[in-house]
Amino acid sequence: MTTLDKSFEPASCEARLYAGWEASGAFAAQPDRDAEPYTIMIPPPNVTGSLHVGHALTMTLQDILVRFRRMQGRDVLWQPGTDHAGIATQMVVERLLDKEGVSRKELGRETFLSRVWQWKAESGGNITRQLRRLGASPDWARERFTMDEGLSVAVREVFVRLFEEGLIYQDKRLVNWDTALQTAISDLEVESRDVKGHMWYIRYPVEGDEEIIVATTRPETMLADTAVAVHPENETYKHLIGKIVTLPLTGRKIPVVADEYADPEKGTGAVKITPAHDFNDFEVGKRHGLEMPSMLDKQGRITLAELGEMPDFVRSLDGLDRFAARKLIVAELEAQELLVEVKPHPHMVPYGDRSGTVIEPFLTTQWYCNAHVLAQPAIKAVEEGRINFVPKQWENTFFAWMRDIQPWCISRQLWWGHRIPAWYDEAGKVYVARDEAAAQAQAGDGVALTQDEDVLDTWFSSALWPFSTLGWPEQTDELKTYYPTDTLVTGFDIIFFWVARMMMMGLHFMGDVPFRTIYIHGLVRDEKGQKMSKSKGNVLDPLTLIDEYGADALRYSVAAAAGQGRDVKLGAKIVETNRGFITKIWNAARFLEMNGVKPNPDFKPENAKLPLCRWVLARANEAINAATAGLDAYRPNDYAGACYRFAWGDVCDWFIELAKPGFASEDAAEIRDTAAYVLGVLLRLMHPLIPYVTEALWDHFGYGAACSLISAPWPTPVVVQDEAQALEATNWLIALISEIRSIRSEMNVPPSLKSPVLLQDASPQTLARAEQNFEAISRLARASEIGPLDGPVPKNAAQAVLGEATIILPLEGLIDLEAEKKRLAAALAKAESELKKVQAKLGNADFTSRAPEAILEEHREREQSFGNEVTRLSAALSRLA
RNA sequence: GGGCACAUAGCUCAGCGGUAGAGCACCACCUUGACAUGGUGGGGGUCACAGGUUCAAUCCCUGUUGUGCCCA
Repeated sequence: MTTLDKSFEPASCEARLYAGWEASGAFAAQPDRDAEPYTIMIPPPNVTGSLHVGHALTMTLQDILVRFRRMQGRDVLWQPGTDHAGIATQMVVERLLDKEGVSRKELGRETFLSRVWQWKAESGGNITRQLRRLGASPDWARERFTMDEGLSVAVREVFVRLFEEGLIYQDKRLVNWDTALQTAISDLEVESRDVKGHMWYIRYPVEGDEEIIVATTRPETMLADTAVAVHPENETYKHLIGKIVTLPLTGRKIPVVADEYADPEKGTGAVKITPAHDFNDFEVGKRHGLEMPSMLDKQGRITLAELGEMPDFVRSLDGLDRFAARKLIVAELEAQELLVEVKPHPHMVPYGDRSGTVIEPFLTTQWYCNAHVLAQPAIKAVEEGRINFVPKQWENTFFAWMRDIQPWCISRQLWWGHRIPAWYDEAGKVYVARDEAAAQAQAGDGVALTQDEDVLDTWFSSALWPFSTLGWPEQTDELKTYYPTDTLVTGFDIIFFWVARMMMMGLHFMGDVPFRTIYIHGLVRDEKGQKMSKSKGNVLDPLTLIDEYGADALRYSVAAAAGQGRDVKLGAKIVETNRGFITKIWNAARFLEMNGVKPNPDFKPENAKLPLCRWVLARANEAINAATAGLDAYRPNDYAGACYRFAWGDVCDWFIELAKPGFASEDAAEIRDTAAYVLGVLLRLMHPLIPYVTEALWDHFGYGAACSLISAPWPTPVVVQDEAQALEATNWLIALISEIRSIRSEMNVPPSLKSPVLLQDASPQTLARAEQNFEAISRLARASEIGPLDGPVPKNAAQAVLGEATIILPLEGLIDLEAEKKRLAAALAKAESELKKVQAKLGNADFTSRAPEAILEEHREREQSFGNEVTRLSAALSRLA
């Protein structure tokens, strides 16, 4: 065994260890093995994406879970893959084409798609390559892409079946139309932004020489107004209901209708109705049987096609952009003295989350999925606890959305994606089938068919991910073994986009939930808690952090900060600090190695005799329990904390320090064996969290074959002889050393000066412990000797109380008498105040009669121990007077 | 406007009926045989505010204020 380097160099070993794990087959699921499966489906990242800190968080948490379960002996499938991101990918490739000076349309559909596949082959693997840098351990051999042939079969199968069941249908209604991308998008892809807009008040003349003033934020849509609505109870306008308005600019005759949608409190209480350009107006239009002409085309330009005969002014607007048209229309209204006033009016305007342009409500025929029907079993599954959200409060968000779910518009006017398996004959009749031949069979020989031009929403295929990746609609062994999956790990931002839809599709087609637990984690923010964004310039690149500090430091940082329901604040400083922990472990191992520690397969922890060894084994038991409980409860911060406290607090600060003299004593063998055993526990315990450094040390010490820690068994608590007594003995020793250090530090006694430690009124057991541990006490508490106080208390000694005994440090001449008096007085005051509090409670009859016996007992003990402390501190203080 | 979180040491957070904690930062001391990427010690909190329940409230309940997120 070569000695360990002075420090851990992540860059020099991460790639090697990762390759070793992969080559060992540790990542691979083994459906043939007779082991309980544990499955996580990776939320497929966007194929155009590159690894950002959000991925680093979610993938680290998933990797921790799968490595943990793998070590517990489960047959782990962590299913990797990417989704085809219809809009995003098409945009990326179109931008490339732009540079070549060709457009998608010039290229044609087939050629364009081949260019997308070419792009995917060259650049689509970015994010999965980057995931490896993080140490993620999915089953790469099973990697899937939502546009793979198998997954595409699943998409067509689902579409056809839902169509046959009437759960997919075509409908003409308003959609959110992106005029830049020229496609429909779903409600979820629209973000409302606060905009400082205006409210225009426009005079509409009513028959009989009256007028009605309407208020609108979108004056240009008046070209397609087909009514004016007022509230039926609105006294101001009641008499106008049923009268005819001459719509300005167009001359169209439109009715005044009574509808409760017209809020008397808003604007003037009269509202223009444009059914083809507003979701609320559309409903009003349906209620009153109004015509629904459009006045905008797919690009958001004025079109006269559906408006009929129009005067010259309106004709002059043909083809003009909607915002330019607005200006001209307002100017014209003003010129005609029809504009009453303009008021600033902050309101919400819908924007496309991909294109960033204003979304138009647009009347078109699209394919819809009846989400309402599919949602019911999903709601029930959560209500009945067959699916659990962690943290639980996300259920509320889920229920609120699911109970009011709208029809899901699933068609997109794009080329990149799953083309809708629907064909039309010349009369426009639709045939939905698994392939063209089947459609032809339905239509009959010789009927000319053309396939629907549109593709499906990317989330439609993502919704099938938990079973399409396992081979569905084939009834594969994988499907039987791994469905339902165990845990879904994701951020709350895609509960509706993806999580809910997987539940709907999984329950409908598999008859069972797609996963049992949904672990929702927070968002990664910068050190100040600000959302990361390119415009703010506060984006952290996880790959840079890995290069600089190592993957382990990054993983530890995000996991330790991932409290339940909490956002993760991350900065380079934090990762740098946490790298110190990785280094600490490395150095502790290095020290043990220098002292001849190596794994001894014959060592039986239950035979350990030394109190220190039994103590550290007992602490290891506690750490194992705490770490395992943290992981079981999806509390990565608790898990990381348990590892940190055990590694740094117990092993480094105390076990190694107290063991130092032992390496040269007759107890050396047991100490070395215990140290090796405990290091082995520590490495296994921390492996899911910080896989690289632990594997490097595991291999170096020879706990197993190279790259075998990933497959090593998860540690379990061991039997420790007389565990309680072992804990007590070493805890006393630690307390003694801490007390002495505290006195010396506060009295400014230089460490170079050793002092005797005298114990007044110490029990024989205490004295024995003190003598047995003299070397350690000498090293750690700078004691020149330790023993019972023999004779009177030396003058002007420093003193402290520990249990039944008083610790006396004869430091005459070295201590500042006043400072020591002050210190003792403070300690006494503290003890007295605690004693008073306890006594007050015990003196309260209500307390003693109602509090449980265990609490009473605890209080009595505290009364005694504080009482003892008060007595001893008073005595100590009086000796200084 | 509706809903959900959150408010504990300078900062980040844990605790959640019975003795208020950690890490970082800060101050002081220490190059003691792995680690200065270190060690030791220390200061620092009426647990947002006001009521209520209870023998007992940071913890449970109600309200107020402030912050964040989601939906309209």
